[in-house]
Amino acid sequence: MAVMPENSTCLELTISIPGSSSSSSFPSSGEGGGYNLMRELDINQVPSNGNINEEEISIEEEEEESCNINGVNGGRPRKKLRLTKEQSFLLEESFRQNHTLNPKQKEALAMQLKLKPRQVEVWFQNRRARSKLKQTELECEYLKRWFGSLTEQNRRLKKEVQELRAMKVGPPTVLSPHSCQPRPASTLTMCPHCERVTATIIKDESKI
DNA sequence: TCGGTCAAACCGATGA
DNA sequence: TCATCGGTTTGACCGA
Repeated sequence: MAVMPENSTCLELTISIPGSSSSSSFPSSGEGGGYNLMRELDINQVPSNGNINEEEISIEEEEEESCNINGVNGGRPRKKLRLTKEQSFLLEESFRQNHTLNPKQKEALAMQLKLKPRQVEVWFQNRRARSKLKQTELECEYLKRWFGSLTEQNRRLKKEVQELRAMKVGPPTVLSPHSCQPRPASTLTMCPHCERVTATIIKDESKI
């Protein structure tokens, strides 16, 4: 799986890389950078050492359970779990290695994170979506810039064509040494397909 | 307080 | 049938 650097300013045309993503790395869990991390800390962390202790986990698990019981299926509004810094980090690390999980990996990761496999699955799902969105935004940005440069190039070429056409309308004339009649110094021809103008200099009238 | 943002969770469609 | 995806909903949070 190709990985594009987050701050890549590359303007190569090879922008369509299916499955590739800007794998953002921890601690910026996603697009928010430190902002998200701060939020995670605010929400989930006891203001001590920042590590997950057993109490927190058990509370989480309890809430999780109640969440599943009270969720949409239960008729009451679902309660939203906020992942801890640690959990986000491990998920990001795992995502960096692989954007999809097989059932065994999912199970293992869920166990490691003390989450439900379903939650890990959902997280990966959302993470893939965010990756894709970011990639699409990058491509969009690139296409905009490309469009801009093509527009500029088009403008220049049109101007050039205009100038060349003007030259053709009123070409400089020279007198023929034989007939003393005026004749064009050069002959301009335009390709009907690409509108490119080519000039043929007449050197010797006798050869015409 | 309110509007905006982010991300977890859900839902229905789809392909293997 | 199951995994995945795109789209949507919902809740937590932040800043004006």
